[in-house]
Amino acid sequence: MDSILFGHNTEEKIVAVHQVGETAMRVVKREGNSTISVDRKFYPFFFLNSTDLVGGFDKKFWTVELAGGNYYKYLCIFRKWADMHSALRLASQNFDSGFAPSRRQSAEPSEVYIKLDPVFQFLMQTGITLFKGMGFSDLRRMQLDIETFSRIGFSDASRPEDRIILISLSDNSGWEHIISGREKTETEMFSELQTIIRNRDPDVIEGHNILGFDFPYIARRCEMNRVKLRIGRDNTEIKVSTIRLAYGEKEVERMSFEIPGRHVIDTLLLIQSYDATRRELESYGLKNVAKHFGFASETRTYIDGRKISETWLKDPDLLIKYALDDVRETRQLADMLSQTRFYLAQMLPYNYGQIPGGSATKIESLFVREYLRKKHSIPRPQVGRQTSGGYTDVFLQGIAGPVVHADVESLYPSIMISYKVSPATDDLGVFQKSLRHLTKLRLDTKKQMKVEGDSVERAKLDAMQSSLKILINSFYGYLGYSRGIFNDYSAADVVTETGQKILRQMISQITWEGGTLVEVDTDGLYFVLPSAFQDDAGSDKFVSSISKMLPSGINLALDGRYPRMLSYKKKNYALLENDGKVKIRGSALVSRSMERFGRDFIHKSIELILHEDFKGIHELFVDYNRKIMNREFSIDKMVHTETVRESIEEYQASVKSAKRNRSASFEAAIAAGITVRPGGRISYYITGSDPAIRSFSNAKLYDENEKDKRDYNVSYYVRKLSEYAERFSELFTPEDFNKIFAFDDDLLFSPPLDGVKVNTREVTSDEEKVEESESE
DNA sequence: AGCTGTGGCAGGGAGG
DNA sequence: CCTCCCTGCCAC
Repeated sequence: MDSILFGHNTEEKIVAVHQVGETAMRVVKREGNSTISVDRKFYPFFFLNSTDLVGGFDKKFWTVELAGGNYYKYLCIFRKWADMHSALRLASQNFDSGFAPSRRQSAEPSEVYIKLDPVFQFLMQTGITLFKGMGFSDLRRMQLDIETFSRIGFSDASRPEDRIILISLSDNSGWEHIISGREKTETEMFSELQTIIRNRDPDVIEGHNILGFDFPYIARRCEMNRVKLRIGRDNTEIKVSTIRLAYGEKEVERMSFEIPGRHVIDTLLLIQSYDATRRELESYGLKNVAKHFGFASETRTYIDGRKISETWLKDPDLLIKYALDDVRETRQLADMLSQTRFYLAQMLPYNYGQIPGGSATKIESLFVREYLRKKHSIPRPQVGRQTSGGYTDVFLQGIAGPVVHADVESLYPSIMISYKVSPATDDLGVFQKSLRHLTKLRLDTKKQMKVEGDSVERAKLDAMQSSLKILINSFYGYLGYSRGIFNDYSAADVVTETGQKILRQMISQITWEGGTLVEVDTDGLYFVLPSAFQDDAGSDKFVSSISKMLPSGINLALDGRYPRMLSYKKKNYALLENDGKVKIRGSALVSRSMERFGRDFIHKSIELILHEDFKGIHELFVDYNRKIMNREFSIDKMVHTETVRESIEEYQASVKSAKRNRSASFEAAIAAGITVRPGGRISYYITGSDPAIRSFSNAKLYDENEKDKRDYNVSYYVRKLSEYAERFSELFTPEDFNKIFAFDDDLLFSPPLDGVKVNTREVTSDEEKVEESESE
């Protein structure tokens, strides 16, 4: 019984919650009875029922109902019986007689919060009691099959001409259907939708932005037509509700959807999390994604989003074809991206459609489930901050090669296992136990994958091992997570500091053996091998000799060999691969926010530098200058895209209070009169002809650009090009740099570039800087 | 309602 | 000019 629950085990989950509930009821009923014995088996749990105890200070408050009632907003878990009794006593003193629920409105919200919640007051005063609040939804989540939330984001559903409903439904056999509303009333269309879903009885309903578009749309139209959509598995109605959320001081409305018995998968969310680490995609629109992954059909129908209603009236068959293509692409996207999630659903106490986005939340659910199962109290999060991170350094700037890349396999998880790092509050040792278990499971799965002959089975195993990887990699971050129940900042520091020590040890070892370091970052090193080890066999031998010096459980592995490397700055470099491809890393060299012309320029320049084609760079620079001046670049090459974190109102407030400066992106959005959501992307370019223009006063939204009008500010972009060229100034002597990046239109009079070379030089590493300052 | 971490580069506005 | 500060993006 000491093992941790892994694997899908619905029964166990429900039992755990029910037992907790019964215990709580028993405790509450016996309050005042002094004969209750301390029994670890019946660990004291305490429920109270109230609304908006947290995060709703600007709203009405109701007193809590202590006895009776069948549902509970918060679950408090006490460490000692005595603590709970104190809380109950305190509660009874402050409550109306008989614990009868009564309404009280707040005057001073934060005070009322304390006043009206004696239990929380007790917890805060004593600081001894450890607690974790669990929302009502947490309890329900463990018992209900499905619960779906969504962001609101669709305002057009009230237009009378919108009569099209498109939905993609799929189950394990793969299935597509389009509902067409031609010659039908909208009520009839909903009835058809209902029949289809009932007949097909899908486990899963998939859609691209289905939570942001399709469901809000359907909900709105159903409401307008007074139609009830009974698509739950037990023919219950789809439950749509509006939730008011408190974001700091503002109130935001969101829609929530619940289809009992079914899982809803939004492929937009899948692709967002897929791209969060990879950053390959320009946009998350279905069409762009399908093209990117190469499953967009050549005969695919494309229709401008704004012309959907119009097309439906004029050429409904065309629209149906378009919709069917949408469905097919969604299906493929879901197939590709949902596997990992599917296996996570078998490990975590969440349903398939309900897996949280954040990785810390995922592993915490494992911990909490195990503590609940063992009926053990749960700690309060630590207050504080992690103070250290990974060690990064650069030793050589310029060109080096051939270069090898070696990295420590799973550095932080390995450290946590080898050095037995775990949160101080983890009484049950769940952290170490789950980390070890998951790591072993992953290694076993990978082993199994290698010998598996069947490709479908292999893909399944791959999805499983990558699900496990997600969990394993979250353990370290969780330690430093401010809201993690089991967080432990000093444990996080131990992990990073040990990592630094190991990296420094490898650096001095490699240097000692005659290697030349180029760049290191956290768990990996780029270096030139000593001349005796330059071949394939030699590099393996060298890396494993370094690995042998490391503490047990920490392994260095050869990750790649590159003919050449361009080292720019920390976390910024480029690699020439054996097949001639160039890999570029770092925000100074690749960034999605850069104008496309700038990105292209840097990319091409790096390629040419790696091949030491300086004449080529010069020609490139002259060519780009000319193209900007002659407006040969189309407007999409000059567009700068930014993701904004604030709304326009927040931005304007910050500017007013001088907390931040004006920014071109917001000013462009304001000028165009569009609304911006936090997380939204703004694309703009600079117009006008003033060379000294402040960009925020002449920014124009890309969407406001009339077809192909190249009204960009030439002098601004010429300057911008020079700034990009400036990136390379540290790689050459000033004389050479000026020769290469001279703007002479006539190539015949180009300066002679024969003697030019990359000025590769040693950089004073942070390590040496420390030594210098110590010797002073 | 849900939220993993630190380190590093660059641009741009404001103000000295 | 320079520095400071804020924001955004990226590496690991």
